[in-house]
Order: sequence, then C-alpha cells, then structure tokens
Amino acid sequence: MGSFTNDWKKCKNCPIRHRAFCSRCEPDEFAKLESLKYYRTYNAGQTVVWAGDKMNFVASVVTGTATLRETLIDGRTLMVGLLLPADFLGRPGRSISPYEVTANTDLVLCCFRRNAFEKMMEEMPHIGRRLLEMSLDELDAAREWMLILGRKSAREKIASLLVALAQRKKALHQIGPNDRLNFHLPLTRESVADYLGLTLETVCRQISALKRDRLIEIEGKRDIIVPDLTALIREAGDDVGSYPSI
Amino acid sequence: MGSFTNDWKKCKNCPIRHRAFCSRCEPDEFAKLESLKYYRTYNAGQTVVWAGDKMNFVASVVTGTATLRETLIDGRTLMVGLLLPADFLGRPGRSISPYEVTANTDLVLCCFRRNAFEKMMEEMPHIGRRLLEMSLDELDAAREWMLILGRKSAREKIASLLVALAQRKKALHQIGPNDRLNFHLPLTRESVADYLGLTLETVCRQISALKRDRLIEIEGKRDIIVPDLTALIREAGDDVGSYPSI
DNA sequence: CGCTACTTTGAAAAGCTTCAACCAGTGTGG
DNA sequence: CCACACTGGTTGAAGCTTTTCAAAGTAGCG
Repeated sequence: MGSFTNDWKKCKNCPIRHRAFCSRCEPDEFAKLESLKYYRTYNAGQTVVWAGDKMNFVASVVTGTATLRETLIDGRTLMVGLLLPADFLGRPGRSISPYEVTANTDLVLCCFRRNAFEKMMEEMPHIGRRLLEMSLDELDAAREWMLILGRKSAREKIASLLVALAQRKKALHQIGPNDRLNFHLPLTRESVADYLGLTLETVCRQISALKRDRLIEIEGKRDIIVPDLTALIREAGDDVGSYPSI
Repeated sequence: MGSFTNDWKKCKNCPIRHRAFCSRCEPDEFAKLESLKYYRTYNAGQTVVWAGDKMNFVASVVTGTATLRETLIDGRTLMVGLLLPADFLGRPGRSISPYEVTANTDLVLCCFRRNAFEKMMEEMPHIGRRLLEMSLDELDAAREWMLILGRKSAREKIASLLVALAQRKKALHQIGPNDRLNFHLPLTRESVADYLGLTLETVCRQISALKRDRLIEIEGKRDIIVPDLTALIREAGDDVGSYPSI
C-alpha cells in the first residue's frame, strides 16, 4: 500500500477514534498510543486465536468484523459475540483466550502488546474508564442475547436478528421512518444458525416462512427488505415501545 | 440489632472485603467508603428493582443472593445472572436497570448513592480497575452460559448446573478429591427451569433421570450427592480437563 | 386438618433436528 | 468450452426432544 492510502493509520484520522477504548484520550496520550500500536490484518475466514491459546496482545477492531465462538467437546459450537469496528478484543490481566476468534470478513486490528497496554492503563485513567463502559455494554448485550437463546422460538430468534440488523442500518445511515428499509445479511445461513443456536435447515425454513408471511422480502439470497419494522419487532416477541424512535 | 452483632459493618471486618469492588482500597480509602456507604436489607422474594426502573444507587452483595431476570412481553422470563456475595449490582453511568433484580434469599446490600460512587471512582483508581476485572469475569461467565442455553440438551443443562454448584461447594469448603461431595440446591425446580431456559416439568424429569442413572443421589428434595463428579461433568458435555483439580 | 407451595409423572402435541435429495451459482482443469 | 466439483441454499419426511395439559403426591404450617 502506498503511504497515501495509510491516512487511517494516524490516530487523528482513525475511523474508530470516537468509539474505541481510546476515545477519551488527549492529544499527548495519542502520541503515546501512536508509538506503541501496530496493525495486524487477517483475511475473511482466518483464525485470530484458538480457544485456550495464549494471546500476547489486545486490540481494537478498525475495519471488518470478527466472531467469538465457544465449542463443546463433541464439536457443537455457538457464536457468543460479534466484534464490530471499535470493539475491543482481548483482556488486560489474562493471556489465555477462552474463545476462538475468527475474522468474519477481511479484518484490520489495531494492536498493543499486553504488557505495554497494561502499563498504559495505569498511566491513562481514561482508558480504563472507557473500557469499563464498553465491557458493561457488552455484558448487557450478552444478557439480552441469553434471553433470545433461552426463551425464544426459532421464528422469534430469526426475527430478532433481522430487527437488530435493521436497527443498526437505520442508526448508521440516518434512514427516516418512511424510507424503504433494506440491508445486507452479512452471514451465511450456517453462521446465522451458529449465532442463534439453531440448525441451518431451521434457519432456512424460518426465513422462508417470514418471507411467505410478507414480514420480509428477499433479493438474491442475502439482501433483506423490511416493509414494516414494527410488525417484525412484534414477531420477534419484543415490546415495540422498548425500541428508540420507531 | 445490638451493636455487638454489627461487627461486619466495619469495612475491616466485612466478609466480602477481599473480593468486592473495594478489595484493592487502602486504609484511608476505606475511611471514605465507610463515610458514604449505607446498608439495605431485603427478605427472600422481595424485588430490589423492576426492569426499566430508575435505580439511584449501586451496591455490593454482602450476604445472600439475588437474581437478574429478563422478561418478554408475553411473560416468558429467563434468569440472566445470579449475584453472590461480593458481586456488584448496578452500573456507574446509567440509572435505568435493564433487568428485574430479586432477592433470592434474605439479602444485605452495601450501597452507595450513584453520584457519590461515580465521584469516588474518579478519586480512587483502584475501584475502577477492580470493577473492570469483575465485569470481564461476568462477561466470560455470561458467554459460557450462552453456550449452555444455545446448544446443550435438557439433561446436559441440568448436569451443568449441578457441576457448577458442586464446584463452588468444593472451592468454598476445601473438599478433598475423595470426600463425599454433597450440596444443597438453593433453587426451586421452577427457578432452575428459569435459569436454564426449560420448563419445570422438564427439570423434574431430567433430575429424576440423572438419579435413575446413578449420576446423582437425592436426599429430601433439594440435597444432592455427587458420587462421581467426573462422570457428571461428562454428562454435562464438558471437557473434564478444562476443570481445575479434578 | 386442610390449606398452600412445591414436586412428580403421564400422555398428547408441538417444535426442532436429522437425514436426504436437490437447486443455483462459481470456479477449475481437461 | 464444457464437465465437474464445490459452496451455499432450499425443501420434504421421519424421528426425537421438549413443551403443554392434566392429575396427583408430599411437606410445612396456621
């Protein structure tokens, strides 16, 4: 890559600057970060760490997405987390990763050696505070996901995932309440199954059923149109009122 | 209560001092904590906060246990967390509780007004750091629980819960590898079901099945004896090697 | 004694998975 | 260029697991 394509490697141009663990750092602190950070890139499908392996760095996702996956002895697996840009990977104070981390798309990580990061945390209280906030957000998200996994039917699970993706699209693209709401499903049917604790056949059938019942339309295999988000939220078993700005 | 029963109200005698958010505080910091803290007590079954309600304090569990519960519009519920002594309740920076918190047994909380706590966090970096550690532990636990909810069979779910309780008993009571391993199940069948995403009938049947298959023995309704923990771990679908000191 | 809360068990029904076949699109080597 | 394999997706039928509905047993307590 020519240097003119590397603008994002300066902290001040970094696309995740305002949401990552470093979002509250001051200019002089960014200088320190700049001197310690390094980038790693992975291709879609590559594994970042295996479950139980040592991981000597922590990182922010800069671009792309990664999945956290847990496995039982007999091979059954479940995705337990999805890392989006600005999300944090790794854990200060522990070197063994309890889950397998895989690049879901092409992935760029902004990395720090774990020891260096821990020392930085001591020096810059901003970092620890932001990291606490992010962890608590993830904890809330994990618990909401537990409710989906433990109590929702297959149809409700699929609807919940589609609602979540639709909400994200809405938030990112400032889509008005009357615009046509569409988005790309960034996962294979198998990954959806892995995410929701279903089999891929059940995922297929339920997506087909939602289409048949006119709750969604599908272009190609992966592009979803939601004609009536409120109806889809109801199908997900959620309270329409609990969502912002419907 | 006479003052002679209140020894635990001094931080230095507090039973959770070495594990709670304050575990790394210095003597002068404890003085500050002592001046701001106050206690609340709840009876078994009482609600501490309703989902969506404002909560103007944060707290440590001193004695007893509490449950975090999420609910769908039609009334289905799932326990998404179990707070044991030393665990933290509430969230700095947010006042609305996303879940219902209920006292599972008689419960004593060591409380701080949220504003006061947030100011304390600024002043004492120890607190934030310990809280981050605790949150990350909880996040790992939540993700492990997601695997149980999403991929395990009813029998495996029950076995997993019993293994977890057996492990806790072992850790707390220094039980040797050859001692008889028994513990009290601190939940009704209905609560177990709520915890594992099952119905209470399924819980009953699976407990009966485990008993029939000699993987557990039962005294009364709630006292469990585990003759062979390794066998029970296998029944839970877990890797025996992943547990410490079997 | 007769509540009430908790537990157990059975039978039928629903829901999801498993096994199997098949389709569509894409890339590859003869 | 076509045949072939490969990946991802769809659909059907049978079977198994869990839920639902129903009935009845047990223990603690006023």
